Amino acid sequence: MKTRTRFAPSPTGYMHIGNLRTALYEYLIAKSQNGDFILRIEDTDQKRYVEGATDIIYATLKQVGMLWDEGPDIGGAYGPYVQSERKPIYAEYAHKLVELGGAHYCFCKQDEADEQKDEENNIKFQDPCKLIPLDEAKKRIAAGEPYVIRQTVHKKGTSVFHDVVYGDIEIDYDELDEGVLLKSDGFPTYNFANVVDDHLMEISHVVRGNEYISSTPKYNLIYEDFGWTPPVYVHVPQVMKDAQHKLSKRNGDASFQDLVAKGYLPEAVLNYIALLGWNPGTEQEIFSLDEMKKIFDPARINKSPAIFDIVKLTWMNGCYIRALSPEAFHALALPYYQKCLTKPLNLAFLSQILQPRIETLQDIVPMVSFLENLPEYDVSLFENKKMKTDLTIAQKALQIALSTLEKQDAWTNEALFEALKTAAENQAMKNGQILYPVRIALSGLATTPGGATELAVVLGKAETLRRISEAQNRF
RNA sequence: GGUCCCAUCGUCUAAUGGUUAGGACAUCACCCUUUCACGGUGGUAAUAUGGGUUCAAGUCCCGUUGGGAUCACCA
Repeated sequence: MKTRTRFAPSPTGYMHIGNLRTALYEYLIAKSQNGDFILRIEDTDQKRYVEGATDIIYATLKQVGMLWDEGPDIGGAYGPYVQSERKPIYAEYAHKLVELGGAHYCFCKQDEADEQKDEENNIKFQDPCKLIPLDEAKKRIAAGEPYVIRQTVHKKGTSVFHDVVYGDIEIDYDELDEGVLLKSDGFPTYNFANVVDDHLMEISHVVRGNEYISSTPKYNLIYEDFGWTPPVYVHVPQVMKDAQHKLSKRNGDASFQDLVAKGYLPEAVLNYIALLGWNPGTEQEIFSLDEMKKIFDPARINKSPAIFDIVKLTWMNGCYIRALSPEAFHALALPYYQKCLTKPLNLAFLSQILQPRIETLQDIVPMVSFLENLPEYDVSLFENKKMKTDLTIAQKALQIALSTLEKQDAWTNEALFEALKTAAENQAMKNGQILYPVRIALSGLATTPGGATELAVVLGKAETLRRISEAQNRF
């Protein structure tokens, strides 16, 4: 049987990190076995539908390169791929399940189940409608009475199923809730739509959060009552914000698009979350999506929840930035330059010195804004023990640097460094005694991206000379 | 509360029942160096706990503790 997995988000807003990781594992299971990855939109809850949410789903998957083989936008042999468009299918199967004895019609008011629970101290809901004979129920329905279709748990004993991650899990049938399968508005619940769709779409592996473990026996019972074969189950642990709380938008936790907006590269985010709960069994940590396809093994997914560590993601993002070609990095950096730089600068060279120094693209702006406007600074900055400079030496250094650089034509880092080094030697000074004051003069900052001559290259000759003479006036 | 699940450095994790319990991030020190980075070297740091089984337990079993999930006409 062909491996087919599905990513089945409900369009309720942004794409959160745990969701994206589930999608990734689904994608990898399919693609590591030359299978198909299907996108299905689960919009059976009209109340929670958020406009534009499906577009975010499409955009995110495309951004990380996880292209689907079948889906609402591209179609496929098992469509439609939006659950609201499949409404008649669920009704048909739900009524069929009643005939098969796996479900029953229920006329209870919506809050009756809750009341019963509160009064009887949280015991399982006992649906009185189970006792209504089928033909009587059909008469009431024909008379227009509102109803839902509820699952009938007709088995006793222990249900056992196998999960790729968690192994064999046993749950007593008595624990199972007789949940609603078809709502009074005619839409199915997740519990039902999922089973019907996964079967009809021939999904071979169901990947989802481990919060579904306890209801899996209910789904298996539906498969059984229909005479269908259940899929392979891969329940994955939660992605946590800390030891107690899972990652969620309500707490303001980062979504995929938030991270991208914060200057993280989509590939880096994907790589990081792949390792959050999975490891390849080697010590390799940096993987492209294609590499992951080759080695992914769902049996190596962990059982315990993983805490999302932005610090490690930031490190990994730095690795991805450094691995970029200079051209690619420059293209990504350009929009950030445009936010804060207007003067004519050697931006290509700026990118060169910035690339190994930043971990997220957002680091760029605070690092380079001194190029636009020289910050206010105190002359005491020129004193530096390690560089063996004080105010007197700095004044001398700036004078030497100025006269040296005025004569300089070739404005490259190598040429400038050579020229200033030679000047230092001629004066029997240490390199740092010249270069440190020049760097301060050019930046007004104690730490800068790049050394004195590198900054000079970025600033250009005119601005470099201007800033050095301006520094001289400060003494 | 019932049921189910989980438990190795601060974090992500590795370890056919036999390893000085390994790696990565973070952290600290040092090296490199025109500051800061990058890069390099080294250090600190973990098997929650109590019992078993075994010649041998992070690994198997039971209890305890801690955490999570679930018990919707949400998914």
